[in-house]
Amino acid sequence: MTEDTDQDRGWRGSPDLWLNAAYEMLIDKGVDGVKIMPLATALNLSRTSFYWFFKDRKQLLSALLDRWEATTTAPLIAATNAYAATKSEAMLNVLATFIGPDGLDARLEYAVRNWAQQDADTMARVQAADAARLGALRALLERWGHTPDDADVRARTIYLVQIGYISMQSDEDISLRISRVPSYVEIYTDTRPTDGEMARFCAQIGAGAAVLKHA
Amino acid sequence: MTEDTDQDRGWRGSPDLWLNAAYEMLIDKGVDGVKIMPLATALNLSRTSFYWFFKDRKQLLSALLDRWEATTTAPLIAATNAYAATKSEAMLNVLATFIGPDGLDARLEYAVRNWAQQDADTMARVQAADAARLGALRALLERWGHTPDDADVRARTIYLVQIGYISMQSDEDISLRISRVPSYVEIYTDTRPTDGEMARFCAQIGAGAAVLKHA
DNA sequence: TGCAAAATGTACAGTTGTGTCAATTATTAG
DNA sequence: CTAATAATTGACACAACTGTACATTTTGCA
Repeated sequence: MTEDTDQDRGWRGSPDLWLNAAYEMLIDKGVDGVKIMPLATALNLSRTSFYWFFKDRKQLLSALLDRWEATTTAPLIAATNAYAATKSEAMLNVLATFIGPDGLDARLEYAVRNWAQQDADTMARVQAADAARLGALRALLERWGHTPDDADVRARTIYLVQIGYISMQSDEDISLRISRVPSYVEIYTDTRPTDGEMARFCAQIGAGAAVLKHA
Repeated sequence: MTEDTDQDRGWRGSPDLWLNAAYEMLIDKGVDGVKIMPLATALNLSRTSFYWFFKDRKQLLSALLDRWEATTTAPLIAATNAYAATKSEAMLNVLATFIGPDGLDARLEYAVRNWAQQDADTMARVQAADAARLGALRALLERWGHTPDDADVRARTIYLVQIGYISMQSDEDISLRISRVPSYVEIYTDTRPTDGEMARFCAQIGAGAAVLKHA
C-alpha cells in the first residue's frame, strides 16, 4: 500500500483538492452552493472525476462537517481552561480565540449554522457544540466567583455577541475591534483589563502593539 | 379597476396566496427553497398559474423583501423612542420587541440575513437596517447618560446578543427567557429593573404575570 | 344569457444539476 | 518495456426546476 498523503503524485485531482474547493464554496455560497458541477468547473476537472474520490455529494458534505468539528470548538474550550492570573486575563484568553486570525473560523462557523437549518443531523452537531461552548464559558465564570445564574446569563451574553458578530459578517478592521475589547471585558465581567493585560492580549492574537496607542 | 384586495373572489390563487406560501418556504428552507414548483405543489395549483400574478421568481423574492422591510426595523426604532420613566424601563421597551410574539420576526430576520449573503442588493438593505437599528440603540443609551463610546459598545452588545439568539434559533420557553431579562438589563445598563417594571414588561409582551412568581 | 376578463392548465423547450458506465490515458512497480 | 493500477473522460439516463405559448375553464357583469 502506498502512503495516501496528498503529496504531488503527478495526478491533478485528490480528495483534498475537492474538499478544499468545497470548503471555499461552502463559506462563500453556503451548502446549496456546494455542487459538484461548479466545483469541477472551478478546478478545471471533469465533473465525473469527482466520483473517483468520493462516493457521492453526501459524502463530500460529511467530510466538510468533520473538518468543522475538528477546527472550531476545541480552541474555545482550550482557551477557557488556559491559565490566567486575573478574571480579565481569563476573559481576554477567550476573546483572543474570537478575534485572532487563528481562532474561530467565522465564515465556516456561519455557513455550518445555516446548513444546520435545513439538515437535522447537522443541527444536532451544532447544538451539541453550542452546549459544550456555553458550558465551558459558564464554568470559567463560576470559577471566578460568579453565581451559577449570573454565570449562565453572562456566558450567554459573551457567546451570543460572538455569534451575532459572525452572523452580521461585519468586516471591521481588527484594530477597531481591539479598541472595543476593554469595554466588552468590563461589560462581561465587571472588571476592566489593565494596560499590561491588553498588551499581552495584542501579542497573543498577533496584532502589533501599535494599535494600543490610546489604551 | 376592481379593488385588488385579497378578499374571496371565488378564485383559488392570488398574489397574497403565493406570497404567503413563499414566506413560509423562506423562513423554513431559506431563499433557495423558494421555488415555484414546490410552492405550486404545496398550494395544489398549477405551477404556471404563478405567472399570472408575478412576472417571474425574481419579482416574488422582491415582494418578500418588501414585507421584511415593512415589519422588522420599524418596531425596534419605535421602541427606542417610546416613553420611559427610567433607564431600565427604556431597556425593557426594547427587549419587549425582541421577545414578544408581535416583535421582531426572528425566523424572517434570520432568513433574510442569510439571503443577503448571496445577493448584493439584499445585503445593502440589511446593512442599512443594521445601521439604523444600532444607531437608534446608541441614541437611546446616550439619552440616558452614557458616553458616546460606552453607548456604542453597549448598543452593539444588545443588538448582537439578539442577532445571536436569532442565529442560534433557540426554541427556549418564553418564561425562561423572561426570567433572564432582569440580568440582561443589568448587564446592558448597570441598573436592575424593579418588580413593578418587570410586571409592566410582562403585560406588554402579553405574557401572564404568572411567570413572575419568583421575581 | 352570453361575452370579456381573470385564472388555470397542458405541452414544450431549455438549463442545471445528479450519478453510472465503459473507454481511455497517465503513472508506477516489476 | 510492460502490465497493473490510479485517475480522467465523454456519453448516457434521469430528475427538478424555469419560463413561454396557447387552449380552456371560470367568473362577473351588462
